[in-house]
Amino acid sequence: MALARATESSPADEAWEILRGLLAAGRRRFLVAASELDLHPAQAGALLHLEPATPMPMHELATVLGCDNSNVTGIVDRLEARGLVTRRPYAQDRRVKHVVLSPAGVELRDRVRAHMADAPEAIRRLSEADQCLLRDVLRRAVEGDQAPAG
Amino acid sequence: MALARATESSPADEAWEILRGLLAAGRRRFLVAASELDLHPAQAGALLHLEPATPMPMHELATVLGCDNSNVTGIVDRLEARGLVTRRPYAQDRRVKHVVLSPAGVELRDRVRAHMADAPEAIRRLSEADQCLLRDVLRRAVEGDQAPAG
DNA sequence: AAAAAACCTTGAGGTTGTCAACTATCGATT
DNA sequence: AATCGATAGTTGACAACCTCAAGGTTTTTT
Repeated sequence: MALARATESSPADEAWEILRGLLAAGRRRFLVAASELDLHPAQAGALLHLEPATPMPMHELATVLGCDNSNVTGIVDRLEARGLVTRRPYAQDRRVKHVVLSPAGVELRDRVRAHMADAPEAIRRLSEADQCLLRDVLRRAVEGDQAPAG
Repeated sequence: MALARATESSPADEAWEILRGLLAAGRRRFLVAASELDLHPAQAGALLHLEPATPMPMHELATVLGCDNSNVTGIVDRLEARGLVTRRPYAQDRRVKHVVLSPAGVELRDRVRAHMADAPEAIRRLSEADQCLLRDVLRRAVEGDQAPAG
C-alpha cells in the first residue's frame, strides 16, 4: 500500500523525497567535517545545537539529538574534558544542569558550521532566480515555527 | 551581525542554511524509525541505500554511508545474520563482494522508507502552490545529477 | 507529609567507528 | 610471465556511542 499511493502522493511528499537525497549527502559532509576536526559525530552534533550565550539543559540536548538522557552524560563528559563546554548548575531547578559553550567551544562550533555552510552542488548550480525561489519558499515553510508550536 | 558575511552570502547558501534545520529534524525521524523497527541507525542507513535487484559492492556502501570499509564488514555481518541481506561473490572482480537485499530485507527496507515518506510539518503546511514550487525547483536542482557528475 | 514525576548519573552489554595490519586479487610495468 | 603497487574485504584492538534498568536528588502533585 505504501507503494500504491505513490501516484497520488502530494507535492509536499514529492518534494520531501527529493530532499531526503540532499539530507543523506548533508549527513556525509557532516561526518567528514566532524572527523577533520577530531570530533565524533555525536559530539559535533551536540556542538551544532548549542548557541553561544544560550545555556541548554542536558535533557533538551538529548531531545534535539534524538537520544537517551544517559547518552548525553557521556558526550558532555568528553566535551567538558576537552574544555569545549562547561556544566553549570541551574538555581531555579536544581535537578537541571545547563551546558554552556566555552570560548574554545564557540570557536570549534563555528568551524563545524563553516564546514557545513556551503550549499551542495545541486543547489548551487540552480539559476539565481531559482535559488531565490527556493530560499523564499523554505522561509515561508519554517516561518510560523517559532511561536505556534513552542 | 552574527556573521559579517551574512549579507553577501548567496541565495543558495541561505536556502541551504534553512535546509540544515530540516536535516536535523529528518535525522531524528530516521532514528525513531530505525528504533521502532529494531534496527541500529547504521543498519537502517545501509538498508536505505540498497536497491532491490541492484547488488552493491561493500566499499561503495562504505562511501555512501561515509564510513570506513572495515565498518561495513560488521554492519553487513549483522544484517546477514538476520537474513536481511546476503553477500555474493562478484565473478568479474574476485576481490569484490556484492551486498544483495533478501526478500525480508526488501520488506524491511520498504518499511523504513514508509516511516520516512511523510513530509515534515513545515513543508506540509505550505500552500499547494508553494509545495509544487518547491518540488519543481528541487527537481531542477537534482536534474542533471545523473550524467555529468557520475 | 507522602507519592509521583522529572533530571541526571552510573553500570552492563551490544553496536558503531577508526586505525593498523593482513590476505587475496587486480592492473600495469618490466 | 613475474613483480610491484594499488584495491577490496577482513580481523583485532580500543574508544566512543547508545539503550536499558536502577539509583540519588530535587521538584511537583496529591
